[in-house]
Amino acid sequence: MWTPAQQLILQNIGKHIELRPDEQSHFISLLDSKTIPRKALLLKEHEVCRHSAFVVAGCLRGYTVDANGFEHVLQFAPPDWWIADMYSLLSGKPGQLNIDALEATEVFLLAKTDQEQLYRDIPRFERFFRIITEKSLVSSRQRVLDNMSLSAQERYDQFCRQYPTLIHTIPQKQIAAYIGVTPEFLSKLRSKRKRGAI
Amino acid sequence: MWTPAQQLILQNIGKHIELRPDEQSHFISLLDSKTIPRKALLLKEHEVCRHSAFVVAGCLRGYTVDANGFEHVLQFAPPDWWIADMYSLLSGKPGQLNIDALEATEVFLLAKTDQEQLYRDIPRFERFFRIITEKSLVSSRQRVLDNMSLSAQERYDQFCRQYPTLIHTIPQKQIAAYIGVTPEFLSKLRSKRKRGAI
DNA sequence: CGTCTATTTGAATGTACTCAAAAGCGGTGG
DNA sequence: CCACCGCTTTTGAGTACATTCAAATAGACG
Repeated sequence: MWTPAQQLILQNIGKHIELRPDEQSHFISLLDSKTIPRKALLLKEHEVCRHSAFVVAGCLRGYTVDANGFEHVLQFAPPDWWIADMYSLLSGKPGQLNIDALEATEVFLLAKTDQEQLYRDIPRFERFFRIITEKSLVSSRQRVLDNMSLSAQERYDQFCRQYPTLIHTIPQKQIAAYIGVTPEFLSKLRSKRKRGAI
Repeated sequence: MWTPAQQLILQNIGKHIELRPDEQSHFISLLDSKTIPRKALLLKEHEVCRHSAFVVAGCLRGYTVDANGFEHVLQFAPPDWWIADMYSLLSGKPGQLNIDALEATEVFLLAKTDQEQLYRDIPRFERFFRIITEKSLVSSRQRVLDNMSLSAQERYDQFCRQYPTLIHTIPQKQIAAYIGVTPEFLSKLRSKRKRGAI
């Protein structure tokens, strides 16, 4: 009946709400499947974000580029995660987020208009997106606190604990741009830590 | 019919959903009005948060205390704002957030259990809280980016622009604990800026 | 296999912190 | 209503964490 990719997203939804088979079919019919090659952009800054993306395989990265040309990573999206430029998606205005693929990545896209229609047709989806937004908010606020209260070393340790699988798949440079240090300094942190352990 | 405080919260809800008079009455009946004296705690760390609070007058502050005893402010809640320890409220586990009053503050409390019942009775409330959670997420993520890409001076300027009214009402020490610098350093930033302007 | 990018290492620099002390301000009680 | 006390803010000198710039090495992709 369903492909493995479709099973993955239905299970993701199923964590918070129950859908009847016909509702599942309807939801699946709204999705647009897409493959993003390594390093290709799914969303570019100053564009209007019109879809939510669900990652089936691969890994996406949401980041901004500051006035000095430095990249700052807001979010990594490995399989089973949702990603979008929430500001742009909600406001309908151009955003500052870039979303690209760290490796070849397969996603489902859900158009904003379809998402809004879904809220009206199946109000449980309103509940679903409320819940995952709440969870995102909790982790975003925790990140604000961590950035203020922890040293670079502690933020790196925290990242390793929080995303043990990502450490080996994404480039260190990207981890540095997530925890908020230069790649050079992260390298020094790691070598210091290693010498301490020996 | 309604007190000014009740009008304020109904208008706050009315920004995103429409309620019939009987629904308004029902909602109002769920609220618990409370006055928090200056410096008193509404929520203490390691407690379980069981309410969302809506500020009618005064100003609340949500903050944590780190391993070295330093306070970090996650949120200020002036009138017309909602505040809670989202992590604790959602998980039912003890949280790390303290919420206290910067001045004598009047709030409405909405119990978690009533909020959940409200979702079932009036699904539009699910929409309401989805929308304000989305907005909170957008601003929390923006704050993560600002903390990574802006200098202390720029974060202070940003704060002044974003909360022009708060600057004159909240102690500088608290603003420092919000933008992530020591009170001494914020004082130096301000004096530097002033000299530059002369 | 070659090129391009990521990572490592080192020295010099800068931004923000620590500690200390004085000055200013506000809230509370007499 | 004033005066005092405590907390906030200011100022300065010394320090530390993290950055910048530069160059060498390692690694990955086509």
